[in-house]
Amino acid sequence: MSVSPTRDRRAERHEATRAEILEAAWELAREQGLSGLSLRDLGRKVGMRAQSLYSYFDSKHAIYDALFREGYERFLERREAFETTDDRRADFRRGAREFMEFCLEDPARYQLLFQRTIPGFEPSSSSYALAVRSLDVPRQRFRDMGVEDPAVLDLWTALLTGLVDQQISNDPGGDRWSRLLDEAVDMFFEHLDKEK
Amino acid sequence: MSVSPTRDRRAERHEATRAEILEAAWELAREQGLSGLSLRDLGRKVGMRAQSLYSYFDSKHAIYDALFREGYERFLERREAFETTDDRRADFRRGAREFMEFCLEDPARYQLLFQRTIPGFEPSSSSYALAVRSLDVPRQRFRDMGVEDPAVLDLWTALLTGLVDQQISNDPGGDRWSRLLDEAVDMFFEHLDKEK
DNA sequence: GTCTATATTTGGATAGAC
DNA sequence: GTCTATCCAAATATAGAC
Repeated sequence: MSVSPTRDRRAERHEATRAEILEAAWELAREQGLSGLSLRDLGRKVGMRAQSLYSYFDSKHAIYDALFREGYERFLERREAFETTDDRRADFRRGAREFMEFCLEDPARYQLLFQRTIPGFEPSSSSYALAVRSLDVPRQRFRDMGVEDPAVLDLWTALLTGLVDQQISNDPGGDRWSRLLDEAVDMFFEHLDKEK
Repeated sequence: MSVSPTRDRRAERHEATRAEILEAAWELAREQGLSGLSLRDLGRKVGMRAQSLYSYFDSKHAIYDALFREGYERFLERREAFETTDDRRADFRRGAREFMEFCLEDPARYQLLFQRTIPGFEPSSSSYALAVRSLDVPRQRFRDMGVEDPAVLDLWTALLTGLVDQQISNDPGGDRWSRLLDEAVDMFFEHLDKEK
């Protein structure tokens, strides 16, 4: 009788190739834009025909969804690795800087995760759940400061994404808007202090 | 001998059809996204074959450029119709509201004019000049208030587009972010006062 | 699991008749 | 100025051999 091994080498290889495909997809998205991604190019990049990709993903849509999920997983990892201190104000400032760096280091990823401008793509509900979770951390931190009003969090996200957006749209690779971050954070907290 | 008429009815008709095509293009862009625009659909919408559109525009690119120009013309018209008062602060508040309304009343137009996310499209230099001009008005108004630092204008645009962006991306058709505008403007000017 | 072959669709663009 | 006919390219996706 045959003995089934504890490791499934075939499944491991499959998973590794899948990851390789996704990594190549990120590279292509960075090079020629998220919507410029094509299965032909992607296949060529990993050394196979476009058709062979269907052994790993059901459709192009499924690839976008996997990228979306992976992007949020990386985002959450980084957010959860964030170490808080006693100085909550300083934590917010540092958190904002890290958020901005995360966005600017890969504009294609920013577009996929935060802008939803890719035509016809909707993340699956399980992937979308990650996106929802990603706001739990700042929401909790505002609570820790005694701020319960959800509008404060909304204003905060608008301020940060506004800077990121202008930076990407109007000065890609530069720092015309990103260098305004500290001032923007000051402005925000001055306002918050005044409200209380 | 033939007498040349002062009106060129053929040219007028040509111009009218051109305008009709652009209007149809805006509608399609609103319906299925800016990048979803196709010459086939556009032709069908105005009652002709896609190929016939080439009598009016050299390429699809030229259509995008005409839309870009038209969008900024409408934007500038509205900005120039803006009536100022003695209360500059109130003028900024009203101007911000009008800007936001302009953006939200047509997200596809917002994407074309302010986000540059349409793959491979660059406006012609003459069209782009309109975009540059559009910042002259707020720049001058800040000067009128004694503010010369260009970073102030950049922070201002980031604040407004951040609200617009979040509104369009995460609550289309709603007011979750647009209703925060007055508070955001207050926050901005509180900060400006403190700087001086 | 990857390939060849192929289907199917869709898109932008040109040539030439009328 | 609009049409028919056509081209060409690119894209997603399926079937079946190996």
